[in-house]
Amino acid sequence: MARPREFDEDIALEQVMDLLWTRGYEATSVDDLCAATGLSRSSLYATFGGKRNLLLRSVDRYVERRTPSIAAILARPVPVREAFAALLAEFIDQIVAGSGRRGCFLGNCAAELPRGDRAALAHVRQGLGRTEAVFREALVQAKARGELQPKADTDALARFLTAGIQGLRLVGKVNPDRGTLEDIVATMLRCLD
Amino acid sequence: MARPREFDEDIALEQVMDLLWTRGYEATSVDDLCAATGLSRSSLYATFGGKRNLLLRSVDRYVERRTPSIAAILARPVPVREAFAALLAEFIDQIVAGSGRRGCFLGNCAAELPRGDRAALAHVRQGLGRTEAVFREALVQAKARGELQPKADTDALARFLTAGIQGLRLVGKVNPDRGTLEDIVATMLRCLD
DNA sequence: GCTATTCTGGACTATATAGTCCAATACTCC
DNA sequence: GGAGTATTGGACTATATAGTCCAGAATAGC
Repeated sequence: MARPREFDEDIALEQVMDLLWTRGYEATSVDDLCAATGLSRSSLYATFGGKRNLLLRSVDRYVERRTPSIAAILARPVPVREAFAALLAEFIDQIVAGSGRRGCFLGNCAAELPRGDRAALAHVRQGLGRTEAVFREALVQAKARGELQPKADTDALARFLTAGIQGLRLVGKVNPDRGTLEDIVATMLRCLD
Repeated sequence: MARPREFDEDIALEQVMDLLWTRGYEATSVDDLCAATGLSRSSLYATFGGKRNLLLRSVDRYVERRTPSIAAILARPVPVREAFAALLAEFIDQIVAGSGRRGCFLGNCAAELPRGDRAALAHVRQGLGRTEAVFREALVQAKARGELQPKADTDALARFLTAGIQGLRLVGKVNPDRGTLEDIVATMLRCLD
């Protein structure tokens, strides 16, 4: 042990994630990241090892933060359709209010990452997979409770909802109109009937 | 009149669009665009007026190219559900084959553009609106033919399908697995029943 | 062929960028 | 308090970038 860090690695990563989320990877410079975290270049490079590594870690961090908060909403003791309706309504609220106008970080990364960046795409894929798994779990339980049709394909539903939310949030970035988004959500939820 | 251009403006724009689509806006340099088009910087700047303008014009060009090809598929003399199934199947094929792995140019732009770039976002919004209008038109006609339920909300359906396709193509970029994509599409199409 | 006019190659500028490096610093353990 | 060690600030490098500029080239009209 010797001189201790003057910053909290977790907080710094949070700030990095936030900036990459808002501005995008390519449009964010290392100087920007230093400014956002208050770290010097040395500390940033020593701790995280460069811009690209920060992206990968930010993606993972986003997933770790986002998955439980989604799971919490779906764990409410209400019918699964209501639970998803609440989740989607929250997305709409955030988009309309402005805070959700930067889209989903995973979605932004998926769109911006070059096709050849397999490592980064794998992180994003894993993140989407985590969401999908949470959805599936909620759907399986709901099916066991008899809330879904017996022939309902919970795998397919989970995948559809995952993609649907990406579409919703993407459209919301460009067209943050409540009526439009509510149309999308209402139609989406009909798959649960 | 004097010295004529040595290149075709339309072809050059096409090549620009292609590169911006594949690589993204921020990751593409003006030198890259010169190389892709074969134009010198002078010609590029004189003709199009800089990188940002090229983006806006590329978005418009993409919409002009894409909308009719979608409309053509939906104009086939088959039930609207089959027509949409064919459209979505084509997207899946392109994704799985690889050519569709770069996503939708509009979607990529929506994701990458900063929230504050209102002009560019407006071009993207208009592009999505064109797709939505084509969808709506096909749905309205189908409804008149009695293919949809009398209470079907064609506006909402068109919006939902527009967003759903964005979600599908985004997910496809990260996870180009036919089974996953077919699950998404199958569930999506149920809104037309 | 001559001239006016537009186009083209590529040099040029000023700035931004990712990443490296080291001396100075601040702390812990003994 | 001394020695060892990890951290920090910030200078530094080499390269890339968006956009400007102009001299020379190529053409149409006469």
